[in-house]
Amino acid sequence: MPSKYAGQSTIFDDEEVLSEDWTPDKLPEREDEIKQLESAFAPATRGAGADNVFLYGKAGQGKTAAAQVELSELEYHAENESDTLDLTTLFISCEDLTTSFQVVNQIVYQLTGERMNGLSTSEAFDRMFEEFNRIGNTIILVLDEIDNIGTDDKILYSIPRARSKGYVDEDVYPSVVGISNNLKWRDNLSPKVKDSLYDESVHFAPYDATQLGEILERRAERAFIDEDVLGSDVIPIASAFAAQDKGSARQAIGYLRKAAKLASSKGDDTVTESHVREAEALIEKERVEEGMRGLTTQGHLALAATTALELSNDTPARTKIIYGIYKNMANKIDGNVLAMRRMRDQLHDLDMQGIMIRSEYNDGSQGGHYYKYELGIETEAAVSVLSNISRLDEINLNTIESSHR
DNA sequence: TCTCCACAGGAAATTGGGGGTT
DNA sequence: AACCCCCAATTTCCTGTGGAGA
Repeated sequence: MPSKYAGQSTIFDDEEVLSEDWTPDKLPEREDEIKQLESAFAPATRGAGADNVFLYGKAGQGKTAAAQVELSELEYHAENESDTLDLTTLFISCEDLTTSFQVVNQIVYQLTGERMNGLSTSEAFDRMFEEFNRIGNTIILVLDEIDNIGTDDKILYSIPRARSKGYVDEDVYPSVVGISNNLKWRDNLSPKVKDSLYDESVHFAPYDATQLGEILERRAERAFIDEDVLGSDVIPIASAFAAQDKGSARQAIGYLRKAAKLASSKGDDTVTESHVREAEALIEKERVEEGMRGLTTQGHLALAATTALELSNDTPARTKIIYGIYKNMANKIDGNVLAMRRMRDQLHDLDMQGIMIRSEYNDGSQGGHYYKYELGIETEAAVSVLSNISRLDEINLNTIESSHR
């Protein structure tokens, strides 16, 4: 008998196509945005510097992919079709970089393979511009997730102004492509950065369900053995779910991948609508559980107090009741005891995250107006998350002790 | 319609930690 | 080390709220 690993998957042809870091080579849904990028890069082909561009929009809207597509287009042009364009492109992911210095360091590292140490910020900048001079000509720097550097935006005005300030030689044309999914951050930039970075700014609006559907179709063609694997409703439902939520391609693809995996693990030959629904529920559950793990200690305590009440069937419970139990628990683990006002916010936050459910009550002149809370997730899920948090070891969720002190 | 309950939640004041400066 | 400054979290203070019951 052949082992269960022997057979080919009856569903996937190339699962990789649905993974997070797969980059498509064309983005028909972003034609307009790519055109704008093209016109920003156009001056470079005429021997001037490329314009500085700022790409913004929510996560999963193809900002990074669009930049990569257009940049490789330009690289191809530089190598094969143009003898005036001498181009160097650098792609920097600022995901773990929180200061301008770290970004500069990363740039120099990518150019030379050397980490700088013991340098002041301004020396590091000098070092970077030296490298620019060495390379010469057109240099396009893509700074992905640039909002990570927060308010330390030196790099964002130094590079666009490098030529006019004389940091680099006459024949060096550095420019920046900034990518951010934090719209607030963009508005808080200092005016001088806005001036230089706003040569061109390209907004990536969330995809609608139709666009998401097209994206999924294209991926599905490659990812699955043949089109019969997918039920006719699968892609419409997956894209509708994603469109209603974040409108992100990442999310839509996530649903599709999860649904296909579910089908695969059940030994089904086709992916159906119900697989997608199940996938959506599972992903949501994982998201909420992840959210529970990531709470602060105070959030965990608020959750623990409510969970204890849930276990003794005392939910939904009033804020005041939960607060009493919370105080007791906080004392037990030697933690801070927050004021009730703050606890209300904590509980409200948990409600917003879907971890709890809040309902409004009003008993008029008897009891007045108040809220009650209960768990919005399965009790076991909360118990299992909480019992894996070492800070909470001293707490027994099965005893209800209220403190009035 | 008026009153009144008991908490909700806004606003202002306070605290306390992290970073930079001398 | 001593100091200040900035920021966010939290506390303190207080007004707002909707409906049951008179």
